[in-house]
Formats: sequence, structure tokens, C-alpha cells
Amino acid sequence: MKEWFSIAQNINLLVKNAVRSLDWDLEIFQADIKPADPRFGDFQSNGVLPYAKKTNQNPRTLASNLEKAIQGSTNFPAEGIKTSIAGPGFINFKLSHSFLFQWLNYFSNEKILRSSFNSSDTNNKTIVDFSSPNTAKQMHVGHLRSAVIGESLCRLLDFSGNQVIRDNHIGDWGTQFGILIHAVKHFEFEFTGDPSHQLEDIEELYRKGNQLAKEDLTALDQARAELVELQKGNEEHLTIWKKINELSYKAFQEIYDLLNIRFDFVLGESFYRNQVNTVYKQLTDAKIAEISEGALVVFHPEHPRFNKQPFIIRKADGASNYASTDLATALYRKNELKADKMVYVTDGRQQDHFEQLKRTVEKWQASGTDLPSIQHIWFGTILGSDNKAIKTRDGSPIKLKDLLEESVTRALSAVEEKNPNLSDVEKNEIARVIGIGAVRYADLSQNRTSDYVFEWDKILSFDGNTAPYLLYATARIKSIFRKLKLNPDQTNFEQATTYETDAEIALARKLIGFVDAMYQTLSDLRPHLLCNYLYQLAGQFSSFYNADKVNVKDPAIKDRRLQLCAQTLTILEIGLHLLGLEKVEKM
RNA sequence: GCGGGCAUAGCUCAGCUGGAUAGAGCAACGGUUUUCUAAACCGUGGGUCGGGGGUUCAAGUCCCUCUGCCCGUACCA
Repeated sequence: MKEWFSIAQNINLLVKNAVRSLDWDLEIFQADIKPADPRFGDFQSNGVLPYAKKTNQNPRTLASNLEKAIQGSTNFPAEGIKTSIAGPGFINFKLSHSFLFQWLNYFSNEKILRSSFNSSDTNNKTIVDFSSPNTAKQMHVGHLRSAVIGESLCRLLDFSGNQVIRDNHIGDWGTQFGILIHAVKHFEFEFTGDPSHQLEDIEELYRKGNQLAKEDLTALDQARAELVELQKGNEEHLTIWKKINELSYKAFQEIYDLLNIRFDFVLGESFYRNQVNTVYKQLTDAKIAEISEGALVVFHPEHPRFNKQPFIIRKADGASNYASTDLATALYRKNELKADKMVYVTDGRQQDHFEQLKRTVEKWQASGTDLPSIQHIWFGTILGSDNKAIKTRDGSPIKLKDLLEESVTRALSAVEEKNPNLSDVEKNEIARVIGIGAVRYADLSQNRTSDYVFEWDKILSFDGNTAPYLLYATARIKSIFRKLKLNPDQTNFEQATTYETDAEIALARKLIGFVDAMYQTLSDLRPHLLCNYLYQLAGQFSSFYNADKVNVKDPAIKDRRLQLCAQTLTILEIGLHLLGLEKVEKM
């Protein structure tokens, strides 16, 4: 059974070999294997129709010939797969109950599933650059998606056999410090007062400084000059800078603790401050960069827009910016961390920046410098009920900490209502997992390239595609095992026989779909595809749970249903873990 | 102007990259519990997939065009 891990890939091979035996033109023919509508089978091949068209033959006849060739091939598991022809020339593949049963028996735990995904040729060293907030501000809702999506991508890439390095590339060297240092001097700001509110005081100072720079061009110039001073290493400036960063890092860590997110490296832009000169020199020497309006920029003549829209890698006043440090970072990650690939998880508004960065890096690489490849994973905006970027009533951004705490509080009142008999310790723990999980799941279950509307009632609902619904399914399964005093991981289900009822079969078929759902999720790094699958699986389980009682007398029926429960639990918990959610024993 | 994204049921969203009768949740209506967690399950109604044209055996999906919304576009990140 080992080699049947990806059933779709195996059917694809079978079809291709059959086509070869028929002497068809493999240059033209594509098997095009897709999961099928359950009414027709488990998989379907759509390849005959286009081939018939191109070679001007009758599709039904071709399909019939191909079906015979498939059935006649030596490694066709005739007792496991039934084929049929339908419609204009689709070939359907229906798995037998005993095939499903054997597959699920073999791929029955996390270890074997993980190693099966690992066997593919993905052994890259991949840096995932995510979260990456700017210092001097508390994290707000706008920082949620990068953190949540980034963490999930790390887990997904790791599960599928990539060597993952998590890097939080903090924005600690940019324009905000010019404005802040200028404001500290201008408003004679003192770093005193209640330490727990100091970061808020600094935010307020930044607001005032920014306002000043907007209204007064001299102030703006002074602020820019202060940034240049900082980047030159002025001691007084560095002291202010350091103080602000310390406060910021502490506040960030509180959020990461809440979200259960960790990093291998937390290297701010400032870490690369002494490496930007290498970038300037190399890109200038390679004639990739040029001076324009006093700044060092890269144009991309082959591009209709970036031929005129510059990628500014050093500002006219000599200061470095985002682009400078990103280029230095690419070099560092290749030379010191030996990375093959960098995955950036940011807002969609930075698409131009990353397109320019990518092109620049490619040219730099072509000039003889070894660098990692770049993949930009971008996402849309979280909207309020007014369909505009979510804000508090007074128009300020919602603090991430407040959002997460509110979610836990709301979850707690639901737990208290639904399950008042639990101890306070249990209630609080369950509320934490549900509350944080709900916010996370709400974000991941949306197609990442879309904007989405944030609604409390929707994300914490126990119906629909939500964290509570999925967690509830796992809690019900655990409850069954608890009642029988069994451990789902350590039960052998020796008496289990193959599936009989509609609900059993439907659940078994949904379970084997995990493999395709994962490949689909990984191919474009879109976690919502995994969410969709898990939601369908949980739904199929609930239908099964309602239709077929598990704890029955007949040991054959009982064992096979228990086994389906255990397998569902395994897949749901692997999936939820890959999304960053924690487990719950009871709800 | 140029570029990116979006437009699918009253609302919020899916739709496996061109396949068979477009699906969920909410909202509305009806049903299921002496049975393992009813935070559940089953059912009914609801659609010109923004408009128009085209390619194809096959279009929500690809191409063209129009309309509307969001975003980016020289020294922010």
C-alpha cells in the first residue's frame, strides 16, 4: 500500500502507461486526473476529450480503448479500482471499500503521513520571513495576517519536508526613527512614567511628530537628517533608538506568546546596517544600479512600468531604506544561513516592492553573486462591517492584544453557557484555545489574496467553517474514547471489518482526500484550501456520528467505527496543528 | 495614465487552475434527541456567476471590451 499514498498520482501513472501501450501521442495526451463527484467515482480522467478533438477521433471509442488498456496493465489493482466510461468520454475510477479500508489502515498515523509527504523532492532550505512589525508601535490588526499565515506556512513547509528557518525581520531602522528622534528633541520627551504605558506614550509622540513633519517641511527635513545621523552611529541617537526598541520587543513578545508563535531569528533591519555598502558597491559595479535624482536606484528596462518607476536602494540623503536592507538580507541569508529560498509573507500593497526586489536579485545573481530565490506570499486587508479597513470607533487601529483578549473573553462566556460543569481551570484553558484559534482560523480560512470582513458572531459561531466547529468535532471523538476508557492512538481495532453503511463509506472517502487537499494547499501556499477540506471532513464526521452509533455490541462494527473516529481525529488534529491551532480535550 | 486585485443566493464566502445538475454558513421555513457532547444532524425555498462579445466538444474559470469598488505608482515599510 505504501506506493499508493497519492492515489491521483498513481492513477495518472496507470493512465499514462496505458496510453503508451496504445501508442498514442504522449506529447498531446494529458491524463488530467481530478477528484470526481462521488456519484461517479473517486477520481476521473478528463484527458480523452481534448485528445480526441486534436486527433480528430471519436472520444467514446478512444475512451473505451483506453479503459481496456488500463485494465489490462500488469500493475492495475483490479480488486481495488473499478473503471467506467461516462458522458462524452470521461473515465471514472471508483475505489472499492476494501481498498479504502486498506489505505486507511496503512496511512493511519501522523508519523507515516509525515514521512510520506517528506518523500517528495522538496528538501530545500527555506527562510520564511513573516510578522516583521515596525518598532515604536504596538502591533495592531494589520499585523495579524502575516503572523498567522506565516506561522501556518512554516508548519506546512516543515511537514512536507522543507528545512524551514523562521525569521522575524523587524523594521527598526527606518524613517519612523527620524521622526521620533526629532520629536523627542522638539517636544523634550522624557523616557519616564509608567513602564507599561511607555510604548503608548511613544506612539503618541510619533503621532505628534508625524503631524509636525506633514505640516512643516523644515521639520520633515530635520527628521530625515536625524535618521541619517542615527544610521551614521551617533551615540545619543542610538541610545534613544535602543530604548524604543527594547520596549517594542517586549510588547511584541506578549503577542507571540498569545499566538504561540516562535522564531529562529529575530534580526531587525539594523542588523544589516554594515552590509548595505556592499550592496551599493556590487550593484553599482555590476551596472545594475545607477544614480537618479541623487538617489541610487535600479530600473528594469524590460518591464513596462519599472523601466521608469525606480527601485530606490539608497536615498538621496545617503540613508538606507527597506530596499537596501532587503538586498543585504538576501546576501546574508545565502552566505551565512545557506538558504535556497526566501518566502516573504506581507500585505498585498507591497507587490511592487517585491517584484522589483525579485528582478533586482535575479540580475544581481546573473552578475555572479549567489543568492536565494524569492517568493512573495501576499494577502488582502481585514475589513470592518462597513467594508473598509477595520478600525475602532474613533478611527484608530485595533490593538492586536485587545482583539485576541476579547476573543478569549467571548469564548469563555460561550463555554460557561454550554458546559457549566467544567472547572474554572478547564473553562479558561478551553476559552483560550477556542478564542485564539477562532481568530486564527477566521483569517486562514479566507483565500489569502482576498480582503475579508471581520465579524465576531461569524468567527466564534459553532456553525459553519469555524474553529469552534472543528474543535467540537475533535472533542466529540475524544469523548467517545473517554467513555470506553480507550486511547485513540493505542487501540488496535483488531476486529474491524470493511465499511458497509453510506455514512462510513462517505467518511472513509473524505479521509483519503487529505493527501490531495495537502498537495493543493502546498502548491500555491494557500491555507484556506486545507481549511475547506477540514471543514468538509468535520461535516462528514458529524453526519456519520448522527447516522451510525459507534458504541455498539457487534465488535466488528464497533471496531471499524472506532477506527474511523480515530483516523478522523488524527487528520483533524494534524490539520489544525498545521494551521497553528492547539488541541482541546473537552468543550 | 499605467499596473495589481475584486465583482458568484438577501448577507459573509467557497468553487480543486477549462469538465458532468455552481456549493457552504448566516438569515427564513419545516423536521430529528428514553441512544456515544443537540456547540449537532436532515430537509425546503432562494442564482442572467456585474453587462456585452469571443475562443472551445465543454467557460463562474481563458481572451477582448464596458461598468463599478479597493490598492499601488521617487526617496514610508
